[in-house]
Amino acid sequence: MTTKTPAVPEKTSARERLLAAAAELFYMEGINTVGIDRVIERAGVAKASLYNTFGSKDELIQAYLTAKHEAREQRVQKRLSGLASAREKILAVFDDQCEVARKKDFRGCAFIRASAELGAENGIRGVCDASRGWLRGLFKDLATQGGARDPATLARQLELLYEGAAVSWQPDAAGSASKVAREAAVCLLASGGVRTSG
Amino acid sequence: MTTKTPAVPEKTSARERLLAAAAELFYMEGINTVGIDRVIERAGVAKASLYNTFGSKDELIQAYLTAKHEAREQRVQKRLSGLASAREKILAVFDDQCEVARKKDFRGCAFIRASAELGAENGIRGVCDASRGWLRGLFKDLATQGGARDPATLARQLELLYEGAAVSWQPDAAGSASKVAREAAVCLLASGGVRTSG
DNA sequence: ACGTAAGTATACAGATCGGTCTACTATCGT
DNA sequence: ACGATAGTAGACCGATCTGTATACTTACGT
Repeated sequence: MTTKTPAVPEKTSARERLLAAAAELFYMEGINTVGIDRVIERAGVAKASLYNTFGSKDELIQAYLTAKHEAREQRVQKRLSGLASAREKILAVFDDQCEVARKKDFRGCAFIRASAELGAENGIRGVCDASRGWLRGLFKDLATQGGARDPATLARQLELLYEGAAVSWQPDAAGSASKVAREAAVCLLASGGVRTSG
Repeated sequence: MTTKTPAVPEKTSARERLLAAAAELFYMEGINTVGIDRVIERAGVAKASLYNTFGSKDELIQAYLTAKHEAREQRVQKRLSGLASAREKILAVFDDQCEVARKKDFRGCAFIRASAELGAENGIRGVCDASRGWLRGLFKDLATQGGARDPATLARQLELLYEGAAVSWQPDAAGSASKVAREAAVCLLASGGVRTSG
């Protein structure tokens, strides 16, 4: 039936297969360098199916990023739900990043890379901004709960650490950047008034 | 003579005009989205001149990034030379970033964006890594001079802040990310054993 | 049983891209 | 005066990219 590497779970809908293939290829090799033909070949799907489902490459990219954002949001929320203190929750965000960065296919933050590849243009930047806004809001809420003296500033500082770690990763020392960021976060939390027992 | 917007100082060599045009266009609009024709039009130069001088688009990109790296290195070194303590010098790196980020044409870190746009591929990533390595070495030397307990870790933390600020800039609040990073750096320096009088 | 919806396979259009090639021109050092 | 050097102008090539159009096939609900 399929002539070349589908590499994506079969017998699901064309939409899901396309999203899975797009996630793999766009993230690993870049959005601009991967053409439509590569995506449909990987998905094992006809070109017409792509354009019937998404309408354009831009919308496929947008759907891919949105899915990635929602997946991260749910994953992090789930992790935080088991923790008691705001301080633990903040540090757990860095733990989550560390785990993700340890996987062998890690290539840095998908949103930062997508933002860099695209001009100001379309709604794709909107998805990236939304992702960043969610992270900042999460940090701010937790900083407030933890009793920080200046939650907004502390949240911004934590965000800088998080994004710095997402950007300055190294293929060899996987996850080490996140650990360094976590250490720095501990320091900033102490200095910002978020105590251990918070 | 020239038919369209040269927008680059005339009567300099074709090489310089090409580098200036490449710097503007590649940085503002992205490397992949700007074609050769746009560059030579902006430079007011013939296409053959580009290929006689640089040989390929890749080498032009490499030359553009190398020039940008050297410019930053010299600018920072000059700024640091007037300062006495290691602590002041470290903070001055963030001050420099803040000044750069305040300029209206700021679009984030050119090296991070270039890295994101390109695959693993060519020597271009090498320039980006060199730029990051230089920054890390600078922080490490200064941390050592300042008497930090763990200079390597402190340097990595500072690097995360720096790159985080370079990535999470916002068009409106220009330079604010660098200020936040500077504040966080002050905290990390104090906690790392680099004292005010150092 | 049959029509509808979803999907397949493939050829093709139009644009753009990086890069080559030819032919011409201006400037400058000796 | 003249040859070397550096540059200009623009046609052109092959590859590739997004997107469209055509014609066929399967699966399923009623």
